Amino acid sequence: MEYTAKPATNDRPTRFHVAVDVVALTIKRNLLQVAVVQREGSLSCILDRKSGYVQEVPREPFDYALPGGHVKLNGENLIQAACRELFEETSIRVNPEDLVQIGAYGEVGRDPRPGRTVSIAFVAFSPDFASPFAGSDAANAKFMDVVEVLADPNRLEFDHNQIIRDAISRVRELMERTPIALKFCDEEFTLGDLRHVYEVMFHHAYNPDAETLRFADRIRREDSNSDSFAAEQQIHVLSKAFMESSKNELMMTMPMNDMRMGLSSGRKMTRDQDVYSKVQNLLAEEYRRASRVSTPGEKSAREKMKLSFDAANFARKAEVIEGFIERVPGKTRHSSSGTGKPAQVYRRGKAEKLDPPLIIPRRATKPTKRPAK
Amino acid sequence: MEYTAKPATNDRPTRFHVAVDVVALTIKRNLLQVAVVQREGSLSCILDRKSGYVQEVPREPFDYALPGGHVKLNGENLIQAACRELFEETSIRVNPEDLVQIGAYGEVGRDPRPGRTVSIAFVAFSPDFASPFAGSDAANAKFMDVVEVLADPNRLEFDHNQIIRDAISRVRELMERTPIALKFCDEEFTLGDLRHVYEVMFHHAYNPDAETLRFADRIRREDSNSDSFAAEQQIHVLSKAFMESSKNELMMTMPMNDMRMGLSSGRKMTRDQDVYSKVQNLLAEEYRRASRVSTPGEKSAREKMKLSFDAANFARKAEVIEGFIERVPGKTRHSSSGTGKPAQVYRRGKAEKLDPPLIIPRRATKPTKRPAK
DNA sequence: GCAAAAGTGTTTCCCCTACACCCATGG
DNA sequence: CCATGGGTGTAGGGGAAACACTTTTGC
Repeated sequence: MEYTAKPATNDRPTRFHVAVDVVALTIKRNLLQVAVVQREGSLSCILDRKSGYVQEVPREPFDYALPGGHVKLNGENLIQAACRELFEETSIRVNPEDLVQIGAYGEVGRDPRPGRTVSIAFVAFSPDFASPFAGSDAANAKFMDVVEVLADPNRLEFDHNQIIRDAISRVRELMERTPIALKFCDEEFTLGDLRHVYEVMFHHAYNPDAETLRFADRIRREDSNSDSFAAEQQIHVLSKAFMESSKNELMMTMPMNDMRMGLSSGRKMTRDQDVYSKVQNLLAEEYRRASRVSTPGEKSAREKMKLSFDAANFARKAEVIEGFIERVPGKTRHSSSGTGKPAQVYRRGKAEKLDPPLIIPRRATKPTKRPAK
Repeated sequence: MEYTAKPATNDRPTRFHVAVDVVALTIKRNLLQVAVVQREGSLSCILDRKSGYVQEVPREPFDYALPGGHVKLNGENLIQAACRELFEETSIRVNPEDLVQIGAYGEVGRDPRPGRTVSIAFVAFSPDFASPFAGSDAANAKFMDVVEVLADPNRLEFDHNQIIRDAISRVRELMERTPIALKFCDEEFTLGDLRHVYEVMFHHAYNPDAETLRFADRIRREDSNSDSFAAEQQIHVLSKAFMESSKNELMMTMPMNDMRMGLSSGRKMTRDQDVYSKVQNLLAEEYRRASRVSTPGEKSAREKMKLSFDAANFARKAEVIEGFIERVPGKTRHSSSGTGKPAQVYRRGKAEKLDPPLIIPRRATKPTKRPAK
C-alpha cells in the first residue's frame, strides 16, 4: 500500500486538512458490526490493487467509508469533532468518553483529492446504537458485519480497511487491561452479557492467527477429494496469507506505521491484498453459514462458531478483579435466550484499570493432552 | 510562579499546522534518557498550573521541548518528517523502522501560537545515539534522564510531559508482545543486555504503581520521627498522587484523550499536577542517590534500585519464544562490567511478534511466603 | 421432562518463582 | 582466591483449565 505520488495530478497540495474517522462498533446477533456510510458523489477513493495507489474511480454500489470529516478550526477538540461527525453522518450519539483514539493516518497519497489530509481515527462503543438512522444526512448509513465489510465485493475507501483492523486490535488490548468492555454493556448487566462481549471481540474471525490455521487445515481436508494439485496450490497461498495477516495483527498493535507501507513494494502489497481478501471471503462465508438461524436441534450459532468461553472460569476471573464489577444485591435477570436460570445482575465498579488484567489466551490450547508420563 | 493570564486573543486560527514530535529514547548508565532541545526565542510555551492553559512565558534556562516540527506538505510521510526533524534538531539519525507512532495530540489551546497545531508523536529507539550532537542546529540538544526532565525545576513545553509518559507506556506494551526491545540492543547482544533493557524500561520510577506505594511507605517510616501530623498530611497527599498517577498509567494506554483535559476543571488539573511533580521529584532524588557511583564494597546501582530481574528465569522466558532471539553458535562476549563468565551471543530472530508474549509482572510479588502448611 | 444457562465445587496439572549450585572470567 | 555475572537444575506453590454437578427457569 504505497501511495506514491499520483501520476496524473499536477496540482500539489497547498494546505493540510485535518480530519477524523470513527470506527463505531456494536454487537448484534453475536456479530461485531461497524457503522459505514456511502459518501455522496459519483467517485470513490479506492486503493487500486494493480498500481498500489488510492485513486478516484466510478462509485460502485458496494463502496463504503467510515463516518468522518474535517475538524473545525476553532474551539473543537479532536474527540469533539469525532462525536459531531459521527452524529452528522449516522445520527449516532455517543459521549466523548466512549471514544478512544486509534492513531493518526497521514501518508502522502492516502487521499487523492486536492490538498493533503491527515486523519485521526477513533473507536466508539455502544451496546446498541439507535438503528433507524432517521437523520436526513444519515440516510446512507448503516451497520454492517465487520467480516462482510472487509470481504469482496465490498470495498472500503481510503485506508479505512486498515483503520478498522487497527481499531479491533486496539480494543482487544484495552479490553484486557481496562473496563472498556462495559461500554458495550448496559448499565446493569449479567456476567453472561459481559462474557459475550469478550467472546465476540476476541473471535478468531477478527484475528487470523493460530486458530485460523486450523481453519485452513479444514479447508485442506475438504478440498482433498477434488483437484488435489490445485487445492494444494490454493492452500499454500492461503497459508501464506494467514502468516501475512498474522503479521498484520502485529502491525496493528502499533498505530499505522506510515513508513512500513512505504517499504513494501507496490507489487508485493498487491498480491498480499488479494490473498487476504480471499481469506476474508472464506471467513465471511463461514460466518454466514454459522449465523443462519439454527433449526431446532441444530447447534446454536455460538456453538457452531466455537464462540463460547468456559462460563464458570470466566466469571471467576472477572469477579476477582478488584473494582471491575460489583453485584447489585438480590437483583437477577433472565438471559436473552429466555431460558436458563436467571443471572445475577452487576454494575460497573470504580476501577479504571483491571488489576490483574483479564487476559484472553490468544494461542490455541495446545493439543498436547498427556504424552505418556 | 505567577503568570499573567493569557489575554483573550482576537486572532482565531486560520489554518491547521501538522507537526511531529519525537521521543528519542536511549539507555545510558542504567538510566532511561530522552533527547530534548531548547528552542530558540525568548518565550516558552508552558502549561500554567493555575489556569490550566498553555501560555507563552519568558524562557527559563530549564525549559525543554521534544525535537519536532512541521511536516512538509509534499512527498513526506509522517514518519519521514519525524526522522528529518529529529536529525535537524539533534543530529540523531534513525531509520524509519525504528520509529513507532504514539498518537495524535490536537487539543485546542495546546499551542498558544497563531494557527492551530495538531502534532503526531513518535518514539525512536537506539542502543546508543551519537552523543556529540555536532550539528549546528543541534547545539541546544542533549540527552537527559527521563526522571530529571519530568521533575522540577525543569519544565517541558506544550504537552510534551504527557507525550513522554504516553511513549513509555506504549513502549512497555510493545516490549511484551514484539521484539522491539532489540532495537535498544546492538546487532549482537547477550541475554544480559536484553534483560537490562527490560529492567530499565519497566523500572517502577516510570511506573508509579504498587511498587511505588511501598516507596511511599518508606518515606512514611523515615518521616515518622519528625512532625508526625505534617508528615501524615504529606503522605496522604502523596498517596493520592500515586493513585492519580496510577490512573494516568491507565490513561496512557490510550493515546491522549483530548476531552479528558477539557472535562477536568482547571482547578483540579492544577492540584494533580502539583502533587505529581512532588512525587516526580522524590523519584528523581531516589534516582540520583542510586545512580551515584558506588564506592567499592557498596551495592551496585542496579542492586540499590532493585533493578534486576531473576536472570535465570528471564533467560528461559526469552529463549522459549519462537523466533525472538537465536544463538550465534560458539560466540561469547564478556559482560560490560568486565568480570564474570562470558555470555552467549545472540542475534535477532525472524519473529515479528512474541508468542508467547514476554509478560513483565506489574504487581509487586506478593509477600505470601509460606503460611505454614 | 428437557434444554439451556447460571453458578459451585473439585481435581489436575502446568508454569512460574525462587533458590541452590556450578562455571568461567578478571583482578 | 574471591567477587561477579552466566548458565543449569529443581522443588514447591499458585492458579487456571477442565469437568462434574446442582439450580432455576421456559417450553
